[in-house]
Amino acid sequence: MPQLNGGGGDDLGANDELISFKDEGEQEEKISENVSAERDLDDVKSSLVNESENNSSSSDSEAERRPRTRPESESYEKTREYFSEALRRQQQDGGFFKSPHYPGYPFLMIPDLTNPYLSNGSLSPSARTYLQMKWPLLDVPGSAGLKDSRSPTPGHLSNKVPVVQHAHHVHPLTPLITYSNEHFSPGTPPAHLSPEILDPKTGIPRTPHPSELSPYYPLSPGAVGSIAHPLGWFMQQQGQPMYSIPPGGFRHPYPALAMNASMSSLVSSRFSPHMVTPPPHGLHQTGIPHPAIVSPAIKQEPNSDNISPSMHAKSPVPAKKEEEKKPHIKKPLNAFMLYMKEMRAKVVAECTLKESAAINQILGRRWHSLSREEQAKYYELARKERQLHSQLYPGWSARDNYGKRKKRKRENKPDSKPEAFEVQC
DNA sequence: TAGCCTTTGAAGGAG
DNA sequence: CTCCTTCAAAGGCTA
Repeated sequence: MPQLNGGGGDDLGANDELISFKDEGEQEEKISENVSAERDLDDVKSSLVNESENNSSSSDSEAERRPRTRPESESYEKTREYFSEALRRQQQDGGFFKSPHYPGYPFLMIPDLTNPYLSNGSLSPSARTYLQMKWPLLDVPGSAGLKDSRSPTPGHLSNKVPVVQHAHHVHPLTPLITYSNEHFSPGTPPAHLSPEILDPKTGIPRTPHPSELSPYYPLSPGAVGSIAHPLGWFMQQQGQPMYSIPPGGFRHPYPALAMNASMSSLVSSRFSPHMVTPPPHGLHQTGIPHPAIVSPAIKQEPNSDNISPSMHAKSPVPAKKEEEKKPHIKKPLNAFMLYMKEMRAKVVAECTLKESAAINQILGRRWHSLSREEQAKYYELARKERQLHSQLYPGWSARDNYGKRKKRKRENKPDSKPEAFEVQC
């Protein structure tokens, strides 16, 4: 198992983790991949749990199960090269995320964006895609290469299944986007946006980055009906509030964003006046809702009752009540979880499997079949996730969420689990 | 309707 | 330091 060098030093630790991961057995898997993959496939077909899938998915899945031979790999490499070039240029200007236009939140990870995993020191395309999706404010250069600035329409963002995509716009890791399309669902592409943006620092007009013209943050009042769209990604992940706003806004211990000057400026200048509407449920105006905050109460009682007193006044609140009002801050996703989110839809489409348990088995295998570099992308993303999370919620501990779920009764796995039962696709 | 299943990884506590 | 436990996502299934 890959072990990170402790959560604290989240810099280059993942490198070791990858190495150790591969050194501890995956190497073999890599070497004999072709052989094992095919053997695997045979197993797969013979032991499919859901028989209804057999007819529909075998050929597709075969191609899918060979990451390095899949058809998209070519375009992937091309895209990468293209990105690399764009990235090199931008790096010379001071790094990807040094964009002065979006100070704050997304750039908490700036210093680490020289990805130790990637040979060219740049964020991988998928990473950029992810960041673009997750942090639309990011000036992610990758999207410059990826997106056609002439047609900013995120057509590929508007469908769960990547069917309606412009072929030449298809990112190799499009599923990441399409899978999380709901963030941007209400979006109308801001094709009418001003083609020129003034650099707030230099005042020099410059060509807007496609990501800045992104549909996620239309600056024109006519382009968006409500705040839901521009902040949609904050609020939703995969059509559900992966990172939703707590009923009373941010709770006390995690005002990091609001306290962050750059963040405030981001909100006030970048989003106002159209973008920042009065908080519907007492959300602090300066509070950037991070997706990790989840409150079940928001659905139940969306009125003022849920407004945490701690959000408005510094008046002491009974510990119990404070506890109740505490929004649930989720753990940051690890590399595999990120991979799952991206690939699940694809696997589901290929296998027509529905059960997540089965899907996850497949995903687990595919995860192991990924190349080191491919995994590195996700480790890097996860690392940034954690970094961002820790910045957003400095006092948060994974322990905080302990006990939120009910007991997990399963103590020991039934060791007699036969291989044949493994779900395959 | 709450919890299980299933995967990997991160984190924290215990020894 | 190692081991163990819990949780993160997801959605069908089950009691």
